[in-house]
Amino acid sequence: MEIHVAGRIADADRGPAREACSIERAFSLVGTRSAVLLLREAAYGTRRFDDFVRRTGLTEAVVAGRLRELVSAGVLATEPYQDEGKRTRQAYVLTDSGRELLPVLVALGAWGQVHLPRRGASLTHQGCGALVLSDLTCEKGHDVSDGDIVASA
Amino acid sequence: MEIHVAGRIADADRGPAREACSIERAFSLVGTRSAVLLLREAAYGTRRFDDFVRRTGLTEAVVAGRLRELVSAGVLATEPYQDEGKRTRQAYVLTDSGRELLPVLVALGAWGQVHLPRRGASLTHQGCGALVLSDLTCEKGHDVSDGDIVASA
DNA sequence: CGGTATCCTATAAGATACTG
DNA sequence: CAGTATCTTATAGGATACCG
Repeated sequence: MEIHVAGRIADADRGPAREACSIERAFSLVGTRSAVLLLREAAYGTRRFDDFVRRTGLTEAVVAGRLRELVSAGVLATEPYQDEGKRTRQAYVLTDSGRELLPVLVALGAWGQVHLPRRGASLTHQGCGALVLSDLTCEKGHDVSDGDIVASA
Repeated sequence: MEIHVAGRIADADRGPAREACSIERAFSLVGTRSAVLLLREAAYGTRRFDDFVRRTGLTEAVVAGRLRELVSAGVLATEPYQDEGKRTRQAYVLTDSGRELLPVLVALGAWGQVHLPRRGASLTHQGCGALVLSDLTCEKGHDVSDGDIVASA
Protein backbone atom coordinates (compact mmCIF):
# COMPACT_ATOMS: atom_id res chain seq x y z
CA MET A 1 0.00 0.00 0.00
CA GLU A 2 1.16 3.51 -0.76
CA ILE A 3 -0.61 6.75 -0.04
CA HIS A 4 -0.38 9.22 -2.89
CA VAL A 5 -0.21 12.91 -2.22
CA ALA A 6 -1.63 15.23 -4.84
CA GLY A 7 -0.97 12.53 -7.40
CA ARG A 8 2.81 12.81 -7.35
CA ILE A 9 5.19 11.23 -4.89
CA ALA A 10 7.75 13.89 -5.74
CA ASP A 11 5.50 16.49 -4.15
CA ALA A 12 5.75 14.68 -0.90
CA ASP A 13 9.52 14.69 -1.09
CA ARG A 14 9.94 18.34 -1.84
CA GLY A 15 6.95 19.91 -0.13
CA PRO A 16 6.83 22.10 2.93
CA ALA A 17 6.30 21.00 6.50
CA ARG A 18 2.98 19.27 6.82
CA GLU A 19 0.69 21.03 9.25
CA ALA A 20 -0.92 19.11 12.08
CA CYS A 21 -3.05 16.43 10.44
CA SER A 22 -5.91 14.40 11.84
CA ILE A 23 -3.52 11.54 12.59
CA GLU A 24 -1.40 13.81 14.73
CA ARG A 25 -4.39 15.40 16.47
CA ALA A 26 -5.87 12.01 17.32
CA PHE A 27 -2.50 10.77 18.48
CA SER A 28 -2.16 13.69 20.86
CA LEU A 29 -5.25 12.38 22.64
CA VAL A 30 -4.77 8.62 22.60
CA GLY A 31 -1.05 8.38 22.01
CA THR A 32 -0.10 7.38 25.52
CA ARG A 33 0.29 3.87 26.84
CA SER A 34 -2.19 4.59 29.61
CA ALA A 35 -4.88 5.83 27.21
CA VAL A 36 -4.45 2.77 25.00
CA LEU A 37 -4.60 0.35 27.92
CA LEU A 38 -7.62 2.05 29.46
CA LEU A 39 -9.51 2.10 26.17
CA ARG A 40 -8.67 -1.57 25.66
CA GLU A 41 -10.08 -2.35 29.09
CA ALA A 42 -13.17 -0.24 28.47
CA ALA A 43 -13.68 -2.19 25.24
CA TYR A 44 -13.36 -5.43 27.20
CA GLY A 45 -16.11 -4.27 29.53
CA THR A 46 -14.17 -2.93 32.49
CA ARG A 47 -16.07 -0.10 34.15
CA ARG A 48 -14.74 0.47 37.68
CA PHE A 49 -11.76 2.51 38.71
CA ASP A 50 -10.22 -0.24 40.76
CA ASP A 51 -10.56 -2.77 37.95
CA PHE A 52 -8.92 -0.41 35.50
CA VAL A 53 -6.03 -0.07 37.93
CA ARG A 54 -5.61 -3.79 38.55
CA ARG A 55 -6.04 -4.98 35.02
CA THR A 56 -3.82 -2.40 33.36
CA GLY A 57 -1.12 -2.38 36.02
CA LEU A 58 -1.09 1.42 35.91
CA THR A 59 -0.96 3.41 39.15
CA GLU A 60 -4.07 5.01 40.62
CA ALA A 61 -2.74 8.47 39.91
CA VAL A 62 -2.16 7.70 36.26
CA VAL A 63 -5.55 5.99 35.87
CA ALA A 64 -7.36 8.84 37.59
CA GLY A 65 -5.70 11.47 35.45
CA ARG A 66 -6.10 9.62 32.18
CA LEU A 67 -9.73 8.65 32.79
CA ARG A 68 -10.47 12.28 33.51
CA GLU A 69 -8.83 13.31 30.27
CA LEU A 70 -10.67 10.66 28.26
CA VAL A 71 -13.97 11.71 29.81
CA SER A 72 -13.39 15.35 29.02
CA ALA A 73 -12.43 14.39 25.47
CA GLY A 74 -15.76 12.61 25.13
CA VAL A 75 -14.50 9.10 24.46
CA LEU A 76 -15.53 7.87 27.90
CA ALA A 77 -18.51 8.94 30.00
CA THR A 78 -19.19 8.46 33.68
CA GLU A 79 -22.38 6.69 34.57
CA PRO A 80 -23.67 6.23 38.11
CA TYR A 81 -24.22 2.69 39.33
CA GLN A 82 -25.06 1.15 42.67
CA ASP A 83 -24.25 -2.27 44.10
CA GLU A 84 -26.89 -3.55 46.52
CA GLY A 85 -26.27 -2.11 49.96
CA LYS A 86 -23.47 0.12 48.71
CA ARG A 87 -23.49 3.79 47.93
CA THR A 88 -23.65 5.14 44.39
CA ARG A 89 -20.41 5.18 42.44
CA GLN A 90 -19.28 6.21 38.97
CA ALA A 91 -18.64 3.75 36.16
CA TYR A 92 -16.57 4.66 33.11
CA VAL A 93 -18.09 3.56 29.82
CA LEU A 94 -17.20 4.08 26.19
CA THR A 95 -19.22 6.68 24.31
CA ASP A 96 -20.07 6.31 20.64
CA SER A 97 -17.00 8.37 19.93
CA GLY A 98 -14.91 6.02 22.03
CA ARG A 99 -16.29 2.95 20.31
CA GLU A 100 -15.37 4.44 16.96
CA LEU A 101 -11.80 4.49 18.17
CA LEU A 102 -11.69 0.70 18.56
CA PRO A 103 -10.65 0.02 14.95
CA VAL A 104 -7.40 1.76 15.80
CA LEU A 105 -6.76 -0.62 18.68
CA VAL A 106 -7.83 -3.63 16.64
CA ALA A 107 -5.59 -2.64 13.75
CA LEU A 108 -2.71 -2.18 16.17
CA GLY A 109 -3.36 -5.50 17.84
CA ALA A 110 -3.79 -7.31 14.55
CA TRP A 111 -0.44 -6.01 13.37
CA GLY A 112 1.20 -6.94 16.65
CA GLN A 113 -0.17 -10.47 16.45
CA VAL A 114 1.46 -10.98 13.08
CA HIS A 115 4.67 -9.02 13.45
CA LEU A 116 5.43 -9.17 17.17
CA PRO A 117 4.19 -12.65 18.03
CA ARG A 118 4.07 -14.48 21.38
CA ARG A 119 2.20 -13.77 24.60
CA GLY A 120 -1.27 -12.42 25.22
CA ALA A 121 -4.79 -12.72 23.89
CA SER A 122 -6.11 -12.43 20.34
CA LEU A 123 -9.28 -10.68 19.31
CA THR A 124 -11.55 -13.11 17.48
CA HIS A 125 -15.08 -13.03 16.09
CA GLN A 126 -17.40 -14.59 18.67
CA GLY A 127 -19.59 -16.10 15.99
CA CYS A 128 -16.98 -17.98 13.97
CA GLY A 129 -13.71 -17.78 15.91
CA ALA A 130 -11.77 -16.06 13.14
CA LEU A 131 -9.34 -13.24 13.87
CA VAL A 132 -10.71 -9.72 13.80
CA LEU A 133 -9.22 -7.43 11.17
CA SER A 134 -9.52 -3.73 10.59
CA ASP A 135 -9.96 -2.69 7.01
CA LEU A 136 -10.32 0.48 5.05
CA THR A 137 -13.21 1.60 2.93
CA CYS A 138 -14.40 4.99 1.81
CA GLU A 139 -17.72 6.51 2.83
CA LYS A 140 -19.28 5.22 -0.37
CA GLY A 141 -18.26 1.67 0.42
CA HIS A 142 -15.33 1.27 -1.96
CA ASP A 143 -12.46 -0.82 -0.66
CA VAL A 144 -9.32 1.28 -0.33
CA SER A 145 -7.06 -1.31 1.26
CA ASP A 146 -4.89 -1.05 -1.84
CA GLY A 147 -3.95 2.43 -0.72
CA ASP A 148 -5.80 4.39 -3.36
CA ILE A 149 -5.92 7.31 -0.98
CA VAL A 150 -5.11 10.99 -1.32
CA ALA A 151 -4.50 13.58 1.35
CA SER A 152 -6.69 16.52 0.37
CA ALA A 153 -6.94 19.86 2.08
CA MET B 1 -20.17 -1.98 20.32
CA GLU B 2 -18.86 -3.96 23.21
CA ILE B 3 -16.11 -6.53 23.25
CA HIS B 4 -16.99 -9.57 25.29
CA VAL B 5 -14.34 -11.44 27.19
CA ALA B 6 -14.87 -15.16 27.63
CA GLY B 7 -18.56 -14.51 27.05
CA ARG B 8 -19.19 -12.68 30.29
CA ILE B 9 -18.53 -9.05 31.04
CA ALA B 10 -18.24 -9.90 34.71
CA ASP B 11 -15.06 -11.83 33.95
CA ALA B 12 -13.51 -8.70 32.59
CA ASP B 13 -14.45 -6.77 35.69
CA ARG B 14 -13.12 -9.28 38.17
CA GLY B 15 -10.25 -10.90 36.33
CA PRO B 16 -6.54 -10.59 37.02
CA ALA B 17 -4.15 -8.16 35.46
CA ARG B 18 -4.04 -8.66 31.72
CA GLU B 19 -0.60 -9.64 30.49
CA ALA B 20 1.07 -7.70 27.74
CA CYS B 21 -1.18 -8.09 24.71
CA SER B 22 -0.46 -7.53 21.05
CA ILE B 23 -1.93 -4.04 21.28
CA GLU B 24 0.51 -3.12 23.99
CA ARG B 25 3.47 -4.71 22.23
CA ALA B 26 2.72 -2.92 18.99
CA PHE B 27 2.20 0.33 20.86
CA SER B 28 5.60 0.01 22.49
CA LEU B 29 7.10 0.20 19.01
CA VAL B 30 4.97 2.82 17.28
CA GLY B 31 3.50 4.65 20.25
CA THR B 32 5.59 7.76 19.98
CA ARG B 33 4.68 10.91 18.14
CA SER B 34 7.92 10.71 16.14
CA ALA B 35 7.26 7.13 14.99
CA VAL B 36 3.74 8.04 13.90
CA LEU B 37 4.85 11.13 12.01
CA LEU B 38 7.73 9.34 10.31
CA LEU B 39 5.53 6.43 9.24
CA ARG B 40 2.96 8.87 7.92
CA GLU B 41 5.65 10.58 5.86
CA ALA B 42 7.01 7.26 4.63
CA ALA B 43 3.46 6.38 3.56
CA TYR B 44 3.23 9.70 1.73
CA GLY B 45 6.38 8.81 -0.19
CA THR B 46 9.06 10.67 1.74
CA ARG B 47 12.38 8.83 1.57
CA ARG B 48 15.21 11.20 2.49
CA PHE B 49 16.44 12.12 5.91
CA ASP B 50 16.25 15.83 5.31
CA ASP B 51 12.71 15.62 3.99
CA PHE B 52 11.61 13.61 7.01
CA VAL B 53 13.07 16.33 9.23
CA ARG B 54 11.50 19.23 7.38
CA ARG B 55 8.07 17.74 6.82
CA THR B 56 7.59 16.36 10.32
CA GLY B 57 9.13 19.29 12.16
CA LEU B 58 11.06 16.88 14.35
CA THR B 59 14.70 17.55 15.13
CA GLU B 60 17.50 15.74 13.33
CA ALA B 61 18.45 13.87 16.47
CA VAL B 62 14.93 12.58 17.00
CA VAL B 63 14.53 11.63 13.34
CA ALA B 64 17.88 9.85 13.25
CA GLY B 65 17.14 7.86 16.39
CA ARG B 66 13.60 6.93 15.47
CA LEU B 67 14.44 5.97 11.88
CA ARG B 68 17.17 3.71 13.23
CA GLU B 69 14.69 2.09 15.59
CA LEU B 70 12.07 1.62 12.87
CA VAL B 71 14.66 0.08 10.57
CA SER B 72 15.83 -2.33 13.23
CA ALA B 73 12.21 -3.25 13.94
CA GLY B 74 11.78 -4.09 10.26
CA VAL B 75 9.07 -1.59 9.40
CA LEU B 76 11.45 0.57 7.39
CA ALA B 77 14.43 -0.49 5.30
CA THR B 78 17.33 1.54 3.95
CA GLU B 79 17.85 1.47 0.24
CA PRO B 80 20.78 3.07 -1.56
CA TYR B 81 20.00 5.68 -4.19
CA GLN B 82 22.04 8.12 -6.22
CA ASP B 83 21.18 11.48 -7.72
CA GLU B 84 23.05 12.23 -10.90
CA GLY B 85 26.46 13.65 -10.10
CA LYS B 86 26.00 13.04 -6.36
CA ARG B 87 27.35 10.30 -4.20
CA THR B 88 25.27 7.34 -3.05
CA ARG B 89 22.95 7.93 -0.12
CA GLN B 90 20.45 5.92 1.87
CA ALA B 91 16.70 6.19 1.40
CA TYR B 92 14.20 4.99 4.00
CA VAL B 93 11.33 2.99 2.60
CA LEU B 94 8.44 1.08 4.12
CA THR B 95 8.79 -2.68 4.21
CA ASP B 96 5.80 -4.99 3.79
CA SER B 97 5.58 -5.05 7.56
CA GLY B 98 5.54 -1.28 7.65
CA ARG B 99 2.84 -1.05 5.00
CA GLU B 100 0.69 -3.38 7.05
CA LEU B 101 0.86 -0.82 9.82
CA LEU B 102 -0.80 1.87 7.72
CA PRO B 103 -4.37 0.85 8.60
CA VAL B 104 -3.55 1.89 12.14
CA LEU B 105 -2.59 5.37 10.99
CA VAL B 106 -5.56 5.64 8.65
CA ALA B 107 -7.96 4.49 11.36
CA LEU B 108 -6.47 7.07 13.70
CA GLY B 109 -6.72 9.77 11.07
CA ALA B 110 -10.25 8.79 10.12
CA TRP B 111 -11.32 9.07 13.74
CA GLY B 112 -9.57 12.40 14.13
CA GLN B 113 -11.30 13.78 11.03
CA VAL B 114 -14.68 13.04 12.51
CA HIS B 115 -14.11 13.73 16.19
CA LEU B 116 -11.36 16.32 16.25
CA PRO B 117 -12.20 18.40 13.20
CA ARG B 118 -10.46 21.47 11.73
CA ARG B 119 -6.96 21.98 10.39
CA GLY B 120 -4.91 19.77 8.14
CA ALA B 121 -5.54 17.37 5.33
CA SER B 122 -8.24 14.73 5.03
CA LEU B 123 -7.71 11.22 3.76
CA THR B 124 -10.04 10.58 0.85
CA HIS B 125 -10.54 7.83 -1.70
CA GLN B 126 -8.69 8.82 -4.85
CA GLY B 127 -11.31 7.22 -7.04
CA CYS B 128 -14.44 8.92 -5.72
CA GLY B 129 -13.28 11.59 -3.28
CA ALA B 130 -15.18 10.22 -0.30
CA LEU B 131 -13.64 10.14 3.17
CA VAL B 132 -11.74 7.02 4.16
CA LEU B 133 -13.20 5.06 7.06
CA SER B 134 -11.93 2.10 8.99
CA ASP B 135 -14.14 -0.79 9.98
CA LEU B 136 -13.93 -4.20 11.58
CA THR B 137 -14.45 -7.58 9.98
CA CYS B 138 -13.22 -11.03 10.85
CA GLU B 139 -10.92 -13.08 8.63
CA LYS B 140 -13.90 -14.86 7.15
CA GLY B 141 -15.47 -11.61 6.10
CA HIS B 142 -18.16 -11.24 8.75
CA ASP B 143 -18.84 -7.72 9.90
CA VAL B 144 -17.99 -7.35 13.59
CA SER B 145 -18.60 -3.63 13.97
CA ASP B 146 -21.34 -4.60 16.40
CA GLY B 147 -18.60 -5.73 18.77
CA ASP B 148 -19.24 -9.45 18.63
CA ILE B 149 -15.64 -10.04 19.61
CA VAL B 150 -13.95 -12.24 22.17
CA ALA B 151 -10.45 -12.10 23.56
CA SER B 152 -9.09 -15.63 23.28
CA ALA B 153 -5.75 -16.93 24.44
C1' DC C 1 -13.82 1.57 46.88
C1' DG C 2 -12.36 5.33 44.48
C1' DG C 3 -9.57 8.20 44.50
C1' DT C 4 -5.68 12.52 45.95
C1' DA C 5 -1.02 14.13 47.12
C1' DT C 6 4.05 13.90 46.83
C1' DC C 7 8.10 12.61 45.21
C1' DC C 8 10.96 10.40 41.92
C1' DT C 9 12.73 8.41 37.44
C1' DA C 10 12.75 7.51 32.55
C1' DT C 11 11.97 8.97 28.07
C1' DA C 12 10.49 12.06 24.32
C1' DA C 13 11.62 15.73 22.11
C1' DG C 14 13.30 20.75 21.34
C1' DA C 15 17.50 23.96 20.62
C1' DT C 16 21.84 24.62 19.14
C1' DA C 17 26.19 23.60 17.35
C1' DC C 18 29.20 20.80 14.70
C1' DT C 19 30.97 17.14 10.93
C1' DG C 20 32.08 14.27 6.62
C1' DC D 1 22.79 16.16 2.54
C1' DA D 2 22.80 13.24 6.33
C1' DG D 3 23.63 12.99 10.18
C1' DT D 4 26.21 13.33 15.53
C1' DA D 5 26.81 15.63 20.07
C1' DT D 6 25.31 18.13 24.02
C1' DC D 7 22.17 20.29 26.84
C1' DT D 8 17.58 21.33 28.43
C1' DT D 9 12.62 20.92 29.12
C1' DA D 10 8.24 18.61 29.25
C1' DT D 11 5.58 14.69 30.12
C1' DA D 12 4.56 9.86 31.29
C1' DG D 13 4.46 7.03 34.62
C1' DG D 14 6.08 4.39 39.04
C1' DA D 15 6.20 4.23 44.39
C1' DT D 16 4.30 5.29 48.45
C1' DA D 17 1.27 7.28 51.63
C1' DC D 18 -3.02 9.07 52.79
C1' DC D 19 -8.35 10.11 52.72
C1' DG D 20 -13.77 10.22 52.64
